[in-house]
Amino acid sequence: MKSIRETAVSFGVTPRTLRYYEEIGLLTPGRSSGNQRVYASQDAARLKLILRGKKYGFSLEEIREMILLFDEDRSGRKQLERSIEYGEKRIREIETVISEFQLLKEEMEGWLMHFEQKLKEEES
Amino acid sequence: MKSIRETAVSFGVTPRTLRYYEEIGLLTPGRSSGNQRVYASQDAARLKLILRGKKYGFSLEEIREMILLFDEDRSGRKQLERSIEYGEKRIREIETVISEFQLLKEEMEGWLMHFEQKLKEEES
DNA sequence: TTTATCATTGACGTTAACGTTAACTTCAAT
DNA sequence: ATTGAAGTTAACGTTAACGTCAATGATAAA
Repeated sequence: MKSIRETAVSFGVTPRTLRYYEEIGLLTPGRSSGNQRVYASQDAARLKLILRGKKYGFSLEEIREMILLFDEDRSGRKQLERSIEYGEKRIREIETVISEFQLLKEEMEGWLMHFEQKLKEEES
Repeated sequence: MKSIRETAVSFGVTPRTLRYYEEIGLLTPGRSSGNQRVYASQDAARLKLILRGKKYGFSLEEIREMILLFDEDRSGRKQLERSIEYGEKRIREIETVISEFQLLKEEMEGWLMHFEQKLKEEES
C-alpha cells in the first residue's frame, strides 16, 4: 500500500497525473481512514498498463475504452477480441511509419552523396 | 498558381491550416493583386514537407527549425561541409527513430499479449 | 451587372493532458 | 503538542493546432 507520492515517484509521474487519471476513471485507488489515496498492487499494475499505452501513442480516452471493455466484458470475449484487433491495427500503422522512415533515410543519403561529390570536385 | 482552397483541398487540409502555417512562419505564399494568397509549386513542395514531418510525429515547431536549417544550408553553398555534417546527423537521428519504433512495436506486441493471455484464461 | 462564392484579418472558442494556486486537513517526527 | 511536509478538493491557467464566427473585400459565372 503506497501513498500518492510514492506511487507517482516510482512511475515517474506527478501526483496531479494520478489524480487526473482517477478523475477520468482510469484509476480507482482506495482511501485511508483520513481520506487519503492508497495505491495497491492492482492499481500499480493498471497504471503500468496506462503508461505503456501512452507510450504506444494511444490517447487516454482510447486506453480508457480498452480497459473498460476488458473490465465490463469478462464473460463475453467478442469485445476483447476487438480491442486486440485495434492494437494490431496500430502495430501495422507503426510498421508503415518504419518503412517510410527507411525510405526517407535513403532519400537523405542520396541527397548527401550529391554534396559529398561536389566537395571532392572542389578538392581536386 | 493555386488559390488557398485549391491548395488546401489537394493536400487534404483546411484553408485555416494554411493560414496558420503562414502565421507561424512555415509557409510564405505570394499575394494576388487583390491581396489573396497564391500558392506556387515551391509552396506546395514545402507544404508536402511539412505534412510529411507531421506524419512522422514532429511538432510544427520542430519542423520549422528543420526547414530553417535546410534553407540556410541551401543558400550558403560555401558551407558544404557543415551541410553534410548536418545531414549525417539527421540520418543518425532517423536511424535512432527507426530503432525506437522497432522497439516500440515489439513492446506493443507484448502489451497486446497481456490481453490475449487474459482471453485464454477465460476460455479455460 | 448582379449574384454566389471565395478570400481576408481579427478575435474568441476548443480539446487533451496535465500545471498551478488557494484554502484547508492529515500524518509523521520531534 | 507543535510543526512541517504531504494530502485533499475546487477551480482557473497553459500549450498546440487548429475551428469558428463576424465584418468586409475580391472574383467568377450567368
